[in-house]
Amino acid sequence: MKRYDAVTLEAKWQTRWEKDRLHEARDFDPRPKFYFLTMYPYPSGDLHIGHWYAMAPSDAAARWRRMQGNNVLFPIGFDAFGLPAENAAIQHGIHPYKWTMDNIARMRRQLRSMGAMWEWSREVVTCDPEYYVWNQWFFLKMYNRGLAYRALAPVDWCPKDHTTLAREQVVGEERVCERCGTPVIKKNLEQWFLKITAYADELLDFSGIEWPDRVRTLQENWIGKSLGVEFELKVQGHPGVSFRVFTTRPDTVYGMTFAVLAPEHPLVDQLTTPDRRADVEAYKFKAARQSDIERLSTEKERDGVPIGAFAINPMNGEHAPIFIADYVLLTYGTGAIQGVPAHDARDLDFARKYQLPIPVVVAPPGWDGRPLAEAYLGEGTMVNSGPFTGLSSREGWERIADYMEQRGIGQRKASYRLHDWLISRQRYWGTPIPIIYCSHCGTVPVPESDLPVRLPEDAEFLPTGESPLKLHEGFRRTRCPQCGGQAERETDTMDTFIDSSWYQYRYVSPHDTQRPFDPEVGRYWLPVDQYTGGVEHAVMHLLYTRFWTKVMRDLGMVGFGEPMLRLFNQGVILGEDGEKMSKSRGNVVNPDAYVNSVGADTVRAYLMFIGPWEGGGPWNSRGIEGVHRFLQRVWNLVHDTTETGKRGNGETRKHKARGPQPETRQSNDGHELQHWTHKTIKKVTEDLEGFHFNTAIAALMEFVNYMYKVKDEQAGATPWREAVRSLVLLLAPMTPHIAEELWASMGESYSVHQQGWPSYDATLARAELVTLVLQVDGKVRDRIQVPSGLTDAKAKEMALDNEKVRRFMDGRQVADIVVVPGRLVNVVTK
RNA sequence: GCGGAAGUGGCGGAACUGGCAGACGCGCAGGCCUCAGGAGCCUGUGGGGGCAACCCCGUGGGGGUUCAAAUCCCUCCUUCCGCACCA
Repeated sequence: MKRYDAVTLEAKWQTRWEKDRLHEARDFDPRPKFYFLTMYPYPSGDLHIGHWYAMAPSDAAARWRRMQGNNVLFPIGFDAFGLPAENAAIQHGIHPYKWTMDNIARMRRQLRSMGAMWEWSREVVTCDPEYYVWNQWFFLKMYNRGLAYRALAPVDWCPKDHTTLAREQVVGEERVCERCGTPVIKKNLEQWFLKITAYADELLDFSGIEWPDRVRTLQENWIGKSLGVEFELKVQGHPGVSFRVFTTRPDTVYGMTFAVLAPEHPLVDQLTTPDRRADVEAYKFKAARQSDIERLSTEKERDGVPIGAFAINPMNGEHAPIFIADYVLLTYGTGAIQGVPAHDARDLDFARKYQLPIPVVVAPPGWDGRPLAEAYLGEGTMVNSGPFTGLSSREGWERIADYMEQRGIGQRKASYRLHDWLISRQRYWGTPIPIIYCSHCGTVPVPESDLPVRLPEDAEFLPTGESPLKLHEGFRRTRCPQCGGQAERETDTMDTFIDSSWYQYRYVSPHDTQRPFDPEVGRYWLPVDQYTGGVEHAVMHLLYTRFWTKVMRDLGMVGFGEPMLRLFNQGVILGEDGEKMSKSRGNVVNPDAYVNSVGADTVRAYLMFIGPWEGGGPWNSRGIEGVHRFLQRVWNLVHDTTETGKRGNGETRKHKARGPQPETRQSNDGHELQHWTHKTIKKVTEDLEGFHFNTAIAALMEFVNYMYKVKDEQAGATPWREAVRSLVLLLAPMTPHIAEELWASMGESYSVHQQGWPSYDATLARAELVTLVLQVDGKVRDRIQVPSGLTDAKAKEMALDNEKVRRFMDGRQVADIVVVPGRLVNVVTK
């Protein structure tokens, strides 16, 4: 028998498939289209086992779709802009372009070894001007619609990477840079933003897409919508001066005993009285310094200082002292709040510290009129609230909101935690922002006809942290497109999440030079039917790409508002020690080593077998041997029974003496084998549909174990041939190379991957004999084999006749008999 | 603190809509084959009791619903993830 030499046969078939362009997706093909997309990799230089874990099951699912009769688009590309390339330039003097392209070349080879059905002719590389020109084009479209704007704002700055970051890229309690883990600091800078907040409400709507609840929840929390009322507080002794506060509790407005402005609030200077000036300045200085240092201070005591002015409660005209305090953030709501200590824990802390009154205005059920021990946040009956006294707080909320709206005091309003997307990066290796600053004309967009604004190739990469573009005179100095005078280019580049916000559209027609993609071809392929990738992108990439698609819809470029109909998040593969893989821990698994020993098919199948795909889990080098053993068994089984004259010798016949298992007893006519074939097809089909690769492979293992048991009596017969054919077809999506080789060795016509997915006969998939569980009072007492179509009456009869059932009934009367057809009979006694 | 997910053998995990707990694989044990094996094949493998047929217990803890609970409800514990002064 031929040896299973995975390494050789995998290389052979990969070459053949590529030569035959087997994986080409054809635009406008009449078969139903299926756009299957897996997140493109960053070209770090080495294909990690984590890439395999994300991509190999995706490939299996895409291949399965194709066998199901779909015209499948399964593209790949590289997320090629980003900091590591620039850092390599600074440290080793290699140009980012060269570093990136060398890595891509290396990763292409590694990716090919996976045997995936990617269509390389559609490859997209985002650092190619052919690609990033469209980033600039989109930017201009957004600029024209007011969706891209420049503003001075306190922004997050990573001191190690020397660049600003989007809020989404600052993570954890320590507020560290998502890329390098350095704590970020705040800086006031003029930066470019994209107005994602304009779509906040739409982004909360997930109807029409099947995304995991997990991602949905993360996005909802991130957007952080809360409904409330924004109303005006006039300032005593300052006619015409007022500020607005946002509250989700207008029902508590009668309990306001102070008001707080954020220390950076623009009215602070104007309202501060001379006697308070020194304290206020000192506090502002302290607050500014503190926000510049780490903000670990959740436990920190709440403090503030009065500014000497008083706000007038619009409901009852009472005067409330105005404070500044750093627990109020300028970046949320209006940067000012009403202080209602009885009904807000933070306000209560503050009021206690400064001995402010704490009147109760919403009485908890059964309240005895005494001061509350802690802030009461729940609903109750309104008290001390003028004409609203006596209403339920729920009702009072609405009535006070109505009152404020009628009198022009305030309006109902939604507030969001979501901020606009800061896209400026003070780095070289990204898309130049196509803007020119002219001393006469101001901010001028680069005309579309002048695109792309290319990155200069001769930039210098110095370890100073200064952006190379800023120091590049040839790039920076330019002419104003409007007046022709001397002008300067914007030297910041775009966040690389811009690239990934629309790459799925570029794959549709990756070489179109006239537009981001061909709308005709787009109408055929779009949107993405299935997207797969890690959950770490939940509030970054996955939120941005939804936003981008809605903008594209509003630009008339696509006829839908959601980029990906279904999303699946795979888990994370861990090191053998159960820890996250890292070089420093020394637990990194190198896929290439396994590919070169046991083959890509084994690595693929093992990663799918390890557990549910969404779960991830530790790598186990013994576990992979088990899967390799399985493929070896498949190989031997197919060869042993297809190579003529090799079966039925005395050696294999020996097993027969032991006697078949009960379920296989009557398998001589091949019926039982047929049943196994069909039930396995059913199981694998259903499992692949839901990405349950682990149980699909387990079912195939059971099938093979069964086939080994019966092969001496079955091999050569028609049901056997069907079983072997089905087995190979069912394996094809997951282990494409061995399936192709076995398919060829069976004399079937090339290619196994162009065959239809086997269908099953529901009747055959159902067993002829089923195990009926017999219970007495809910305890299993016996199991009997019965024909599958048994009537309930007959089942009852058989149960009552059963010797063990009778024994355990112990002479008691039958109270009830529960029958679950084909499964169990439970005899309940009195 | 708020929000989410999850707790099943020595390990990874399986179990449709409440109906045989532990499929499949790893590991372990015994056997066969072999000059040899860390290769291959076969058998066994949740815990406890029994010579055995068999019996009892068992899905994080406690309680409940039900003829029947890993699955549904209540409660507590643990772990992981996200957000965190968001007014």
